[in-house]
Amino acid sequence: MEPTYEPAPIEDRWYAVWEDAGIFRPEFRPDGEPFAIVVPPPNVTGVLHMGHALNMSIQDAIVRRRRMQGRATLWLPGTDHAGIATQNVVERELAKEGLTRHELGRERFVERVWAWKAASGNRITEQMRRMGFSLDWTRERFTLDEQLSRAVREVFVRLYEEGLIYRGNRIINWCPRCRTALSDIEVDHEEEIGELTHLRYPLADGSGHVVVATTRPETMLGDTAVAVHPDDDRYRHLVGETVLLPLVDREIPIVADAAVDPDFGTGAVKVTPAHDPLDFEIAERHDLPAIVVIDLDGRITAEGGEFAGLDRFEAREAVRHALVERRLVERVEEHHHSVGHCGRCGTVVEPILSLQWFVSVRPLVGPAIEAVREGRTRFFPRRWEKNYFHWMENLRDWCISRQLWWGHQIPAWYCEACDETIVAVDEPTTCPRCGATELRRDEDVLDTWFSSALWPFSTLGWPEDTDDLRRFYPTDVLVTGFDIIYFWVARMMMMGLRFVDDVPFEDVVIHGLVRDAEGRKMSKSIGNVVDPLDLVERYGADAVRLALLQSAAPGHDVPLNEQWIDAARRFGNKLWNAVRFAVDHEGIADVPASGGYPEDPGPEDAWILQRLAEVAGEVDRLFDEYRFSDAFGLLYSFAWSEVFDWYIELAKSPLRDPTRAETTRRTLGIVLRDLLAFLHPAIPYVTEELWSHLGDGSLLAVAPWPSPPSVEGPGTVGIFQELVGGVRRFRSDHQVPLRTPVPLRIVDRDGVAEDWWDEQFVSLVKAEVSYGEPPDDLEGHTRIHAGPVEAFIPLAGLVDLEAERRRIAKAIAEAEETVARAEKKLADERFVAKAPPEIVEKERRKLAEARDLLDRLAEQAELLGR
RNA sequence: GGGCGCUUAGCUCAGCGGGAGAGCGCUGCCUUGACGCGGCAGAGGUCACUGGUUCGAUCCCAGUAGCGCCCA
Repeated sequence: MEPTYEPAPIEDRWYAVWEDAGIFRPEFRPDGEPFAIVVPPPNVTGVLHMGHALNMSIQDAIVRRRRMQGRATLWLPGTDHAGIATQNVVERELAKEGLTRHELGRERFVERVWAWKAASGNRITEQMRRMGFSLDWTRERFTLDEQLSRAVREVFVRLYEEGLIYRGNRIINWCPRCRTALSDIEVDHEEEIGELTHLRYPLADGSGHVVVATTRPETMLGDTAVAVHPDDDRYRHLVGETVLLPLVDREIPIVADAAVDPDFGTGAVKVTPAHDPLDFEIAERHDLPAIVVIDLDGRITAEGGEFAGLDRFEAREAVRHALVERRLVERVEEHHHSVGHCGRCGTVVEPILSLQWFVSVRPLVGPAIEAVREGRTRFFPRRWEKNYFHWMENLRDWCISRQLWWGHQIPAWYCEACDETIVAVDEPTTCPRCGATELRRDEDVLDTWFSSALWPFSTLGWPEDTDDLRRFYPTDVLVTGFDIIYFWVARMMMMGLRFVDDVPFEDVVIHGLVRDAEGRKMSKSIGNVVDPLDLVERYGADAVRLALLQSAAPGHDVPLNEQWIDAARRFGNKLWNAVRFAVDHEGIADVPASGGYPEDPGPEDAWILQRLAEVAGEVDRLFDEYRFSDAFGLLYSFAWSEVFDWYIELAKSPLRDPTRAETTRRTLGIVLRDLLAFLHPAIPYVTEELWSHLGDGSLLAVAPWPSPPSVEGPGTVGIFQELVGGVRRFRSDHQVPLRTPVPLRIVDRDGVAEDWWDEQFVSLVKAEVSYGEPPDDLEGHTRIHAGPVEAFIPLAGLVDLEAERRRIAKAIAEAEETVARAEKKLADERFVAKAPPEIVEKERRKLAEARDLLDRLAEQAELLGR
């Protein structure tokens, strides 16, 4: 083995080996209990970003452990057609050729998108392989696959027949640039500084005017009323009167409606039913007309009279200017408000009255809330349930039609003869009402999230009753970011419960966002986007994965610090060298894939085996709670601080002794083997490579998950380690190099010292041990305290006396502080009376030990002369 | 405006009702036979602030300040 670890050649080798062996398929374990995760499908247009890397590293850690535990494990990959995003990408390509999709026509445009997908749509899946993700590629799905499209049509038709999908004229969010409707959650609200313009609307009878305040003066062209709160005394006398709408000279009523906030602006609001959701509701209650004055391009319609054809922002200025000229603007004040922007392109969204398809979500919400309340689906961390409930309880109907060409075309046809609407899974040929054959299909496609909502069962073959569906639904876990709980998780819950009659997943693991080192969101505009594949090039996929998993505390954002990745890579190097020591220097090989724990281990071996079993139990507990950062953090420190720093060093002396070497070799091999197995879910490549050097030729990826037996090790390792630390501190404080042996007199009145100590003192710190009474010339020694044991090192010829005095003074200060604190506590009657007895006892013991230590230190300081 | 979080070492962050932890950084020493991508030792913290509960609060509760996110 090479003395340093190089990730690249290792990571190039193993993925194909695993895939060829078929271990990513659940069929690899025909008798195993099923375990399934469906991947949150990334956009087919996308490239792998840090968010995917984190999300999928977590899933792979879960899946690989389950696979090692013998489960028939399915991790199902796939991609999403991503309506607007993909269409935009291909439109941009066309623009380079000077073409628009309209020039190309729908059919050729869609062909063009498929061609684009064939050419570059597998880029992201290649990147997933590079990361080492153990997905079953034989089951890869795409939301526009024929089978998944059928599922979409089936769901649409069923919901329509049940009256849960309807077509209606409602206010929707419209993006004039993308020229499509957006659902509420596709709109980003940003705080902006705008202007609140106070307008005078003259009363029709000429007796005065009403002042209304608005942030959007241009919409006044479409006003059909003025509204005030029914209890507002300032306006009570005006209700029922009319005003003459300036510029358009329309007489409109003043109505009373409780939705008006009397404290906002003047307490009188203009009502523009076609361009504001709240106004639309007011209009419905008062039977007011809705006049569309802004068209789908964001321009003023013919209804806008002299302003027709102006862009909505130009119109804002023009309208205000015209009103100023007529002395109808009372004042303009600065105003902070939030403005909706298209989540995809950033254009200011225009609320417009429009004929669209909607899902009536109310009847779907109840079961989805129940399922979480009853714990049939659980969130990790639990607190995200609150957000889920809150959103579910305040849900409005979901606008699902999109004016795009790329996506699932709505399975609705209109009869040209009698205007009948026909909704069907398969294309109808005649109108069932009048028999006409002239049918026109609805041009719109469905919101991409509509198909994503079906993902956990459409990918398993629904609406067919397939083996996969029966075997793997409900899936076990969903792993996703908190940012799409609403977009996706909630909708999958609703659809799964409605159509498969069970929750889509049992556990939902929520993780945070990957941010940059300063904690900022990664964004193209800041230019702080980190490409995970670039990091993989430089540090290896294993290091990226381990760093992400270690940083990802449940539900918290992950600041990406390259130092963590570097630390993870160095951990790989350390692990590499530990195995190299075992394999190359000690000739350890053919370690069995499981079992083989030594029956009669020596003290050092028994100690590490005990720790291994303790750590294994803890790691399993943490894994079951999806606490990966804690699980891998524990493994990291166990590996480095206990196995590498202590056990391997302790193993060196028995390894040199032929009578004990065999047991220790065996222990070392098995401890490393189990460590590789525990780490494999995080760092699959390097562990598989090292396993191939250490093991019996099997694949680690399907080796049994270890469950080491509990072992009782020696109880004095802690005392021994303290004594070793004392000697090292002595050497460090007094600059005594390791080549100079140091005599160590151990005073062990309680008889706790064990036989194995002596040679280990020599081996670890070149200390030659003798046992007995304290030396006569205490002033000539440094004293080490370790629980009930003391040890002495002669200063003669070795030591700087001044440094020794400083050391003792510091130790005295610490001991005095301990004594003072413990005395204070024990002097408090309430403490002694109320605290649990074991805590009080612990405090007494602490005080006694500290007093004893203080006496001895004082004595030594006395002898040294302060 | 409503809701949810966060504030702990120089930096980025874990953690927790009974003497504060990690990674990186910093200081000193070490060609110890797996590893200098290493080893050993060390410095560094009124756990945001103010009250409350408790024998005991960094941890629980309330409030304040600052920061972030979601929703309207």
